[in-house]
This record gives sequence, structure tokens and C-alpha cells, in this order.
Amino acid sequence: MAERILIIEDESKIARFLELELKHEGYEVEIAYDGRSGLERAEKNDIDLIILDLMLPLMSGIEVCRRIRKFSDVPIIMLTAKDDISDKVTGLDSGADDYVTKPFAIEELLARIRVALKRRAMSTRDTNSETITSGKLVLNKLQHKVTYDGEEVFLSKKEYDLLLYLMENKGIVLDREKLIENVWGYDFIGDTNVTDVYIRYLRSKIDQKYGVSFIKTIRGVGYIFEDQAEN
Amino acid sequence: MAERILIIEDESKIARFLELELKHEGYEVEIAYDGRSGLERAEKNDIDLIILDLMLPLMSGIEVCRRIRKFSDVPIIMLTAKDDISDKVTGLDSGADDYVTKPFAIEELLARIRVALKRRAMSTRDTNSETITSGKLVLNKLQHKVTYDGEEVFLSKKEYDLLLYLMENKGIVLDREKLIENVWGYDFIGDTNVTDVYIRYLRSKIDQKYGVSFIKTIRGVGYIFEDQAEN
DNA sequence: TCGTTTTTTTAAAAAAATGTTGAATCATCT
DNA sequence: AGATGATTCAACATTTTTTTAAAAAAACGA
Repeated sequence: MAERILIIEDESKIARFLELELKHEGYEVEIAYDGRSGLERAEKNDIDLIILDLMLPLMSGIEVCRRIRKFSDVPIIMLTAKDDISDKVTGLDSGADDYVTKPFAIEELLARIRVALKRRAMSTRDTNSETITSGKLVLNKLQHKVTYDGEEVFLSKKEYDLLLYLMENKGIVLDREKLIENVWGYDFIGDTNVTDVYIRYLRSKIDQKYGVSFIKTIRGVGYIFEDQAEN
Repeated sequence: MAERILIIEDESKIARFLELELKHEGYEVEIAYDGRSGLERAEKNDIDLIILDLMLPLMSGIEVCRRIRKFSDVPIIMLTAKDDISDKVTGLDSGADDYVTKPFAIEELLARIRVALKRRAMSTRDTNSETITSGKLVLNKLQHKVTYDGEEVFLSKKEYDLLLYLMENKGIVLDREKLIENVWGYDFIGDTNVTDVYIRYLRSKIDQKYGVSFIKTIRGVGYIFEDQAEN
């Protein structure tokens, strides 16, 4: 499974060059040409490393970096055209793992990529494997906690259990019977709309509050949790 | 509890300059003036970060780096005088975390040091250290003592054991069963709320007394010890 | 569009979990 | 044995969560 690298870079010449080189090294490559779309792409959270230009249209590299850090520890390598130390410093302090100054030698960048990926591979085995992410929404099983954009979302146990089950099965429609069985743990007698009520609680605490829509209704069937960034 | 930084650098002017700057930032600093003695010093394994010159007498920086990596994951930042890419690349691939090209701006180096230390702090789940710290709260295993802001907190044995277990697993939710098993050392029969009571004791001696909240309740699950600074 | 079905929303009752307290028990030291 | 402090237990108070039920709204099919 090749590592997937996201390049966020507005100069298409550089982006293209990087793409070729990285593909040649066996990485999968995706490109975003401005800060905002780069951030959006990153929110799908299936990227292994990000190469991020400091100077970007729509949203600066620093800002992109800062926002990504709210939901992800993905390694970020900054590219900076200037030789301005203060930029480098803010870049690093805003959460980047490393940076490379343009013009750069591709070999150096490749070495830094290897280091960053290796480091992540070493540290990944503890806390991060216990987390389910969808865009800015992060569910941490160890902490039994959910955050959106870094801000804690306070959920009751059932709410948490339900969200966990939904996120573990994201992209799959779950009918009420399945939800009851797996979250409540028993077959209900008669009809209760307890699932509906809890779906509502989750929506009001997440979807409504943050203006997103993770939980969709499939009429006549049940509910489905969908990744935000995928739409 | 300053971080200890080892400088391995033969040019005494640079070494001295670094020493001053780093001490000014509040780090503890040690210096070795050649590769071999630097390696020896590192073997004591009580260093938090190493600044390693590439060109050294007796043993090259690359070699020092490679050997240190055999027994330690301590962050290593390489200093290289040359602007030779191949050196940088070998440096990174030989296990260094980062490098800085001479002449360097001290601010840049400081930023990289901060990043490296922060990264290490995140991945270090210290289990074998003799002291566990969270903000102003310090638990010393050797002395079997707890202090808050330097002031001793008097705990009974069970209180201490419980706090120790909580702090060893900070950031992780622990249910009552786990607490009973690990602190009391037996499986309980029926239900007693002895854990609840002890949590209360700890809270009254720490959380309430100092107006903090280390121990949080996860309703329906258990308790969690959280770093004050986090979140 | 209208009637029907399904889902969403609301509110209040019921249940469950946790916090608090004081007294009983246990261990240790003198 | 008695004093002291630590630990456990049990009962009650408080808080929070869960469930229920029913009205309102929305979606759907004829």
C-alpha cells in the first residue's frame, strides 16, 4: 500500500514536477491548488503526508497548517520561497513538522519525506489507532471523547455509543433494528422511537451546531453516517 | 525540570554561542567537543535532544548519529556547514530528525528544537520514569510523594495508588472494574462504590483544594485523568 | 393536491449513575 | 488493649441520562 501524499501548491509547474518525482518514488499523489481546497481534501483524513506551500491563494499555508492540526497529526512539510526566518519559525510553531526552502533539491525533499513517514510509522501504534475521524469530527475511543475542529463535543454514553457505531459503519445504511441491536443491545418490544430521538440529539450537538450533515436519513430504511468531505 | 540538550560541536565559538542561547531559553546544556566523547555522553541516555555537528574530529556526525540510533530515539538535529545536499540526505537517512545549515539564525534553530521536543513529548508515554508530572502536579514514585506547586499533598496509600494508576494512564478512560483490578487487586463481587469514594478523596485533596480538575467523570464508563494544559 | 406514512421535535416521567456522608471495620503502633 | 488513622460499606441526595409518548412537520404516493 503506497503512501498517499497531498501537495498543496499553487504554482502548477512545481506541483507537476513534484507529482512526477513522487510518483516515480512510488507514492500516490494528489494535488490541491489553493489553501481552501487543500484543507478540504485533507479533511477526508486519508492522507499520509502533506507538502504545503506557504504562499497560497485563498488561505495561507500557516492557516491551513493550523487548521489541519486541529483534527490530524499527519506529517506536514512546508515549502517556502522566501528565505525569511520568521516565516519558517511561524511555520514550524504552527504545527508543521519540517520545511524546505525553494528552490530545493528533490533529493533533500525526498529524504525529509522518508524521515517524516518513518517517524509517523513508529509513533502511530499507540494513541492514533484508537481514533475514528471524519473531516473535523474526531472520535477518540481511549479518551471516550469527541471533538469537532478541536472543540469538545459533550455526549452522553448512549449518544457516544450511537455515534461510535455510526462512524464505525460510515457509508453504510443502518436500519433501526440494527441500531437497537448494536447500541442498545436488545431487541425492542413494540415500537419505540428511541433511535430517532438519539439521532436527533446527535444532530443537534454536531450537525446543527456546526452546520454540517454527517447523519443522513434514508427514508423507509434508517440512517447513514457520511464523510463530509466526500460530497 | 528543564530539558537537557547535548551539543556535539568542535568549533568552540559556535558551541559557546549555542550554550548561551539555549540556557537563555531555559534549557540545560552540555557540550562535547568531538564525536567520540559526544557518543559516550549520549550513552548515559539522560539527554532530551542532541545538536550534532556533521563535521567532527574522531568520529563523523553521521557515524555518531547512526550509533546513537542503535540505542536511543532521542531527537537529533544536525548542523551542517556545507550546503551540500548529499550530506543533508545522508544525515537524515542516517537517523537524524532534522538539520540546520550553517550559518543559521538562532530563532530557526530554537523553533526546530521546540518542534522536536514537542513531538517527542507527545509520543513519550513515560512508564519507567520515576516521576509523573501534569502541570503543577508531580508524583514522585521513588519518594512516594505527591506535590502540587511544590507543596506536599498528603495521601493515604490507596489514594496514592489510585492517583498513580490514573496518572500512568492519563488521557485514557478507566472503568471501575479496571481501577479495582489494578489498584485494589481483586475482582469485586456485587457492587461497592469504593472507587467513587476514593476518587472523591483525591478530588477534595487536589482538584478542590487547588481549583483545578484533573479527574473527570465519564458517566456510564468511569474516570479519566486529564492534563490540565491539554484541551 | 390530499391523505397517509414516516420522521422530527418536544416535554415530561422514569431510571440510572454518581456524589456525599457518617458510621463500621480493619490495621498498625505504642 | 487502646488510640489513631485508613479503608470499606451502605444509605441517601443529587445530577444526568434514558425512555416514553404524543404532537408537529416533512416526505411520499396516488
